[in-house]
Amino acid sequence: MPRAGLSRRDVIAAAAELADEVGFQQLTMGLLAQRLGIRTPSLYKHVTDLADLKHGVATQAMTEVGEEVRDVLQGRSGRDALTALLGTMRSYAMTHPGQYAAANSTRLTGPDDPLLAASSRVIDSISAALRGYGIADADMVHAIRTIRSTIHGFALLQETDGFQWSPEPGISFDWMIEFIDRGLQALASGAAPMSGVARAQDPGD
Amino acid sequence: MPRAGLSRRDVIAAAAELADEVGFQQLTMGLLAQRLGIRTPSLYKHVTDLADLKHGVATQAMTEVGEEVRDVLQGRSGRDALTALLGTMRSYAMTHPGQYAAANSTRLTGPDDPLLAASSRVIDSISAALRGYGIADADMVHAIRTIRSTIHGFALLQETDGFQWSPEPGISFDWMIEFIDRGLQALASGAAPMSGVARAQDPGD
DNA sequence: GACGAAAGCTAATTGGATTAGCTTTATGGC
DNA sequence: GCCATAAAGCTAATCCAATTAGCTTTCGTC
Repeated sequence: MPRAGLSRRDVIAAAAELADEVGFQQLTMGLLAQRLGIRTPSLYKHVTDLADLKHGVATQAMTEVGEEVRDVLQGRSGRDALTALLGTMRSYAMTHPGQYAAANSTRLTGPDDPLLAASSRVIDSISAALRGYGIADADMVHAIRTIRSTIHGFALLQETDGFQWSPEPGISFDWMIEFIDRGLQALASGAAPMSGVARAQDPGD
Repeated sequence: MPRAGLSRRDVIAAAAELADEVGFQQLTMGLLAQRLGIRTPSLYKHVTDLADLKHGVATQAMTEVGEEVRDVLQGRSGRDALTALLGTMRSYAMTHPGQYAAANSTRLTGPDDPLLAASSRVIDSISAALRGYGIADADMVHAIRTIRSTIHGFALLQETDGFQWSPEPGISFDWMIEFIDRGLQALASGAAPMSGVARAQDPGD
C-alpha cells in the first residue's frame, strides 16, 4: 500500500510491454525498474527472480493469444477458421514480438505450470478450428502439431530475418495457408488414409 | 604458437560442442575457457567477443548442415528427397541442439555475412529437393519458405517440450512429411493454381 | 642466438542479478 | 485520532560473467 502501489500483475504487464520494445532476451531487471520508476531490488518484492519474471510474461502472453484466438474463431469453420487462426497468431507475433518469443521459448516448470494450461487452451482452439475439416481422430494430433510447427517456424524465420524479403513474407504466409487448407481438405475427403504412418489414438496436444 | 596452440577454428569447434551440451544460451566465455584449459581473457585472442563466438558457432553449424543435406540429397528426388532432407535436418537438430539453435537464432551481421552464404547453400539444397516435384517457378519461393518454417517450428517445439509426447514426435514428423509431400504433388499436378494468392517472380530465398 | 608476432596470463573495470537489512506508508483495530 | 504491522521501497554490498589493459612466454625464422 506504499508509494507506487505496484502488484505482480502490473510488474509483469510492464515487463511484457518492455519486452516488445527491446526484445525478450534483452529484458533486464534494471531496465524494467527504470521503466516503473523504482529501484531494481524493489522488483524482488513482486517476482522471485528474472526467470520468474520472464515466465510470468510468457504466461500472460500465451493467455492473451489464447483469448484472441478463441474470440476470432467464433462462428467460423473450415478454411475461414484456419485463416483467422493463423492470421491472428501471425498478427500477434508481429505486434508483440517480445511476448510472442516469451510464450514460445519458455520452458515449462512442471505439470501444474499455468503456462501449460494457457498453452493447452490455444491448442484446444487449434483443434476447434480443424474440426470443420472432418479430420480423422487419428490424424488430429499430427495435424495440430504440423500447424503449430508451421506457425512458429514462420514467426521465427521472419523475426530472424530468415528470408530476405524478396516477395513479402505476407504473401508467402497466404500461400502457406492455402497450401495447408488444401492438404487438410484432401485429408478429410479421405482420398487415401495417411499411409505407412502410424496412427495415433490419444488426442493429446 | 605457444602453449595450447589454439586457433579460432579450434575455439569455435569447442564452443559448438559445448553449446550442444549446455545449450546455446548457456554458452559462456568462462565455461569455454575452462573446457579448453585456458583463462577466460585468453579467448579474446581468437574471437572479438561473445557475440562473435556465437556467430562463429552459428556459421559453422549452418555450414555443416548444408554439407550433410547436400550429400544426402545426391541421387534422390521427389518424395525420397523430401524425406531425406527433412530427416537429415531433424536429425541434426536432435543430435546438435545447441548448434541447431545457434544456426537458426543468430541474426545476420550484413550482406557479406558468411552465415548468409551458408544459409543460402542450405536453401539451394531445399530448392533442389523440390525440383523433382515440378513446381511452378512462381510457387517455389513460397514452397521453400513453407518447408523451412515447418522444420524450424518442429525443431523449436520439440526442443521447448512444446508437445507433451503423447504419441512420439517422430510419428508426427513422418506424418508431416507425408502431408507436405501430398501437398507438393498436388501442386505439381497443377490441379488448380494457387488461387487468390499473388505469385512471385523472383526465386529469392 | 636474437627478434617479433602469437597466445597466454594477471589485475582491474563494468554491468546485471541477487541478498541482507533498514525505512516508510497504508490500514485495520482500538 | 493513534498505533502495530505487513507490504513496498530503498541503500549497501556481494557475486558472476564479460571485457580491457598491459605484461610475459613460446616459437618459428633468420
